[in-house]
Amino acid sequence: MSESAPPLESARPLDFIREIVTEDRKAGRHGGRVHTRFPPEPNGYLHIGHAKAICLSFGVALEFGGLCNLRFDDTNPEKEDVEYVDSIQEDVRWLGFDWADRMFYASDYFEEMYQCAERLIEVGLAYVDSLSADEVREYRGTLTEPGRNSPDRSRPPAESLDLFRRMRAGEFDEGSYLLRAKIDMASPNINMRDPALYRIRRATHHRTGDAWCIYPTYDYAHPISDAIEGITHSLCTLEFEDHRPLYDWVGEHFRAKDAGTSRPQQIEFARLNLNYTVMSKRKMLALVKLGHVAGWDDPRMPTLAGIRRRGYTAAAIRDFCSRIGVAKKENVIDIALLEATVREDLNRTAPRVLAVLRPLKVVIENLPEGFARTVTAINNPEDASAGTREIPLAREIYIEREDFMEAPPKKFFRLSPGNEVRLRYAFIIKCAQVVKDASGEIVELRCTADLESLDGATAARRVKGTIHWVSAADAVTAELRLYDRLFKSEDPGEGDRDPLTDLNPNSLERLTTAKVEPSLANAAVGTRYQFERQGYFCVDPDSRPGAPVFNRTVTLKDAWARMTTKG
RNA sequence: UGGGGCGUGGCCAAGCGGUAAGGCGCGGGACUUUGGAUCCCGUAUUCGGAGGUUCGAAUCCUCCCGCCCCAACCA
Repeated sequence: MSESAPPLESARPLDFIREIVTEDRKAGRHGGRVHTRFPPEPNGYLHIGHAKAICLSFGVALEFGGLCNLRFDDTNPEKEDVEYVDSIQEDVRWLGFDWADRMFYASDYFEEMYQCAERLIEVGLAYVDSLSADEVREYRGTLTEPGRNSPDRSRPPAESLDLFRRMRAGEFDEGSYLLRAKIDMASPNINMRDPALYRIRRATHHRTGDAWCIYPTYDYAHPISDAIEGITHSLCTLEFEDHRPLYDWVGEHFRAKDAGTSRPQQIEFARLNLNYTVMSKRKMLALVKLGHVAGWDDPRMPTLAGIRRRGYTAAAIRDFCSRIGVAKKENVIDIALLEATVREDLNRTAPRVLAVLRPLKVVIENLPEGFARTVTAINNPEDASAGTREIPLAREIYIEREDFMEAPPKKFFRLSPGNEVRLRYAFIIKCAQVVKDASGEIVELRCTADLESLDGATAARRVKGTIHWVSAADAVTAELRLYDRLFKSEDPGEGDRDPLTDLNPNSLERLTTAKVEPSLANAAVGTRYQFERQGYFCVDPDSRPGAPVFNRTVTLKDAWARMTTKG
């Protein structure tokens, strides 16, 4: 070979963030280091949207041999709680990322932030303002009109310093004083019109307790936290673009003494939106509080806890995040892409199993009473190492009600009177008689088997359809929870519309008489299976030995719809 | 009407002056003891619009149009 192989990296184009990082390293910025962070506020559960941010920040660090910190942005004690910091750690870990010993809190830096604030006051870059919240808003001006200076803007540093220390000491009521940066009340960027740095909050912080009664704002705390941790690339969502000048302002003044030190740069990307999904904390909370879902981990919720319980795998979520890409364009990803990604992963990894959702009894008349044997089933045709298993076959079995039609359309290849079908891994059977009850409902089918057809590989003839079944006497009764989309509309709760008006009343169907292979009686919670021809299912925590409960993770691709449209 | 962003097929997304990658979706076919999976084939004469520069433009310039974000002592 005369030519060298192209670098592996060239296989997939870099997104704009990885491009920036690549250039930064080439230019030797930050001494070649790459250090990111994932900085959630512990005020709720993480959802699939956060997964994008997590995969990005951790992913970039991993790919460039760097590090990624987990940092709780806990600057607003009123909204935060340890319940959330616990769930966030669990979810990030579940997604497959490791922050090693680098878990921090913005509150770790409260003292350092405070000291920096005093310095800013001393050099005349911050002042204590006594305007009320309403007055501050009035003085700020509007989008088109410049703001006016607060009367307190000219307060001497010594006086501001005294006031600020007394704010910390707890001498004042909430809202009575505010520490503001002295930047430019006429700036076209409203965020630069003397933004708030510290406010008084008499709330118990989930971590620092009552040690503080003044708390830094996001705009002040974030750049300092990044600087302290040596972050090189601070990734956040688009709505913070306007804050970048302020991020830089705080960062520069925080590190004023060591000018020349490489500073973190904020890079913004578009957040993830999914159709048929609601991802606002307020709206998700309403679903939980009003009882439309069972909790934050309800399998219909877009929370990581919810989709995990539903059966989505971390690998699939990561793959999904890399497939959707990263850009600055507002986007609404089709939920079908998420589902396709989950199917792809599960198809590779989930063991196959026979299960009947809506049982219809079938008696194979030409088998002797008490007939019992096993047949060999393949655990996963995608993975030979998964091996095989033996499943019991008997004279009486259950098949899917949907797999029988008394008056079938032309292209119905399943069972119908006089028609033949293969039982997966077993005989070809023919329906000889339909047994109905007094109301005319079909209660049983009498069939005959072609006794020569047990081994499909050597059978003399083939038949168009193959259906799944389970031995009536051996089957285990399971509860199946079939989940459908929580919302009927593509953009639930769009604008100021109440998302609850878009709820799909049929988003959960409970089947309590489903019949599954006996091997599933004691399946471990969290295990995923493909119920052949029916979809992927995951064992729910409600499961008990002998009485398994399954959540349908995702259906198989349109199998049923195709039958009906073609038929 | 101030500022900051963004506009490539139904949904994402590459492309960075040389004649529109890829994925999902969709349509068709092959194969098959899951109508699943797998495998083929098809799916933008065109890149928000109009001008201009150039041998050549999605890529450069000008103007226009549309969408998103910002007026919390939230993040």
